[in-house]
Amino acid sequence: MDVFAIFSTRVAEALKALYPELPPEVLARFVVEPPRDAGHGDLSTNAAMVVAKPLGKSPREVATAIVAKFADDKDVASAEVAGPGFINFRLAEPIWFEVLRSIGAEGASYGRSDIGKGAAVNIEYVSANPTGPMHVGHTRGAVFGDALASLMAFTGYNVTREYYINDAGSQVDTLARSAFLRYREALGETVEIPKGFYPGDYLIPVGQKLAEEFAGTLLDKHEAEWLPIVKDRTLAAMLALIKDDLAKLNIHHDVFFSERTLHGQGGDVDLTLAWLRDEGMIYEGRLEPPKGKTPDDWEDREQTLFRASQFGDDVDRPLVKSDGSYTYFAADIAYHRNKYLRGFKHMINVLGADHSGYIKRLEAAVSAVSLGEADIDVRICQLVRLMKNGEPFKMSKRSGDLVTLADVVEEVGVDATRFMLLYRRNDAAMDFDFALVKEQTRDNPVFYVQYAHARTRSVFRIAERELPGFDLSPESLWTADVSLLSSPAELELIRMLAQWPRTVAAAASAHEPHRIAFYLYEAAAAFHGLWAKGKEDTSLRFVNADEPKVTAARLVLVDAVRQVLVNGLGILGVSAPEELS
RNA sequence: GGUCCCGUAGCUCAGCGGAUAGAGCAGUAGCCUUCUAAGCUAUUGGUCGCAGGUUCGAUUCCUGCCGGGAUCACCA
Repeated sequence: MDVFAIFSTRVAEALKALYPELPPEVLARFVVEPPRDAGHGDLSTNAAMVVAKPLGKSPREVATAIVAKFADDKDVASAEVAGPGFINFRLAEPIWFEVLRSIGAEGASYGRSDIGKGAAVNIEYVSANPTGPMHVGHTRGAVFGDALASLMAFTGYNVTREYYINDAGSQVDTLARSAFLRYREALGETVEIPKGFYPGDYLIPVGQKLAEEFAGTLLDKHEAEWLPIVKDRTLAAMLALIKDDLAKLNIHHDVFFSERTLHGQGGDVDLTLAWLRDEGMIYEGRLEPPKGKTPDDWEDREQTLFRASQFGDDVDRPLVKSDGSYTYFAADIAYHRNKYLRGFKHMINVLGADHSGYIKRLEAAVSAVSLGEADIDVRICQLVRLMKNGEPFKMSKRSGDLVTLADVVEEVGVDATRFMLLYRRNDAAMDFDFALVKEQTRDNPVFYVQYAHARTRSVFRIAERELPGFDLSPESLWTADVSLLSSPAELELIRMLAQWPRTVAAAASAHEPHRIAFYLYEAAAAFHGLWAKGKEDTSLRFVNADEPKVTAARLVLVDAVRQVLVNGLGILGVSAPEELS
């Protein structure tokens, strides 16, 4: 259960009863939230201030009227008007115990909601070029997209995790030619990898496999014959490589969508452009060179343009290159029309910072192909600077030997990598310090949170040891009389746990998984604090053999903490270890 | 020059239109005979880049500047 949602409803009902003339949009504007200063109470609402102006009344007058409506509410210990017109509620203890019991009842579902109402959402992330192993620069977007997908699924969206394979451009021809050189090498030739080709070692096994499969038969063929064959084999190998890298971070996509399938006679790109033409969204025209920076090879020519500027973009965008082939963007419009026709009215794209200039174009495309029916939210992940002991980490200059995603995971581990990347807003640049991330101290939030979880488990191990015969099964434990929890610190912790559902809901609707990470850190801090109180005063310990009933109640609280940490870490894709070694 | 992102404590960063702007690190002062000190407690530290505007109320929204970063037809 979510006390904030419950009181939001009750306040709304009070307002409706008092002022039936209030329009729904005004009613939708107030919030019930924890006050910034805990001294102000448990819940706080700005309802009176939001509503006062349309009513032509003073905020405090409205607030007083609302407060009166709660006089008989058994869950409210006190309600007062404060400051400019806030209403601060202090809740009666029983409702906190109810919240606590609901955590046990809901278990892994605690915090789940139906905000999404089953709506289909397509989340496209990673979409790295299939020309080699995943680079470290892809890591942030990969982790962000994956956590966001889990978060949306947790709040009732029907999520599809999608990867767009850019396998149609000239770069994959270059890739195939590079692999062909490795094939000749595997057949015994000594080859030089010329400049402009992909020099990485990862193509060596591809060449060897080609040699095994075809022996020398490809050597006699013209490029036009062998290129499609080699390209197929190479792309398949690259995709396997990429899936393997992603699996190291526990990332799995539902759909791998190939750009190539959009091209060709009568393909999606053709169809989409024909459709856009019918709708009058395409014309032949000229573009101005970008202001203040004319490219050296700028050529003023008439080209086929999409009316992106009608949909909020700065300029219209070309769809056909000077050699007659489609631009990347033309295919991307077709791709997003394809998404829309597959039933997605909500799309999220996770892109790197170097694509920030692409956002408006993409929004224009989605708006155009869906005739305004679908929306897209483009989330940009800013650059990650690798550091070691406060110094920028030098990447090798030799191309083909850049720092890979696999290197990072091997160096710092999945959990630390994921948590650290999610412990930042996605749109802020960040430093990623290898030394710090590996450190197991409070400086490192992932260990701090995992340690809290391990401690909840350790309490149960101790209870088993010190209270033999005590039934610790959930069915029995959760029937304990939790009203025996009486210390302020214990109630404080329950209040913290009560905020979990609204935290999840807010994070999901803002598309901001980092809020989950910050919440977990705070919840862990509250738990560590309570733990330490037992150090100073043994009567406050969780396990106390002389007080079995109090112990049972406290174990319920500890188990609730465990549950919330497990649910939260689950969304982030970070493990919740039984103990730290 | 256009567009986008960032600017909050010495450092790294949270902050959902609300009340006296918060954490961690660093600094200072404490806490280990028993639930993991991988931790806890207290404390120092701020013209929220600057200037306007919107309103009952702005760190938050809008505009303009100033810094830092990314990007800028025909690459993908």
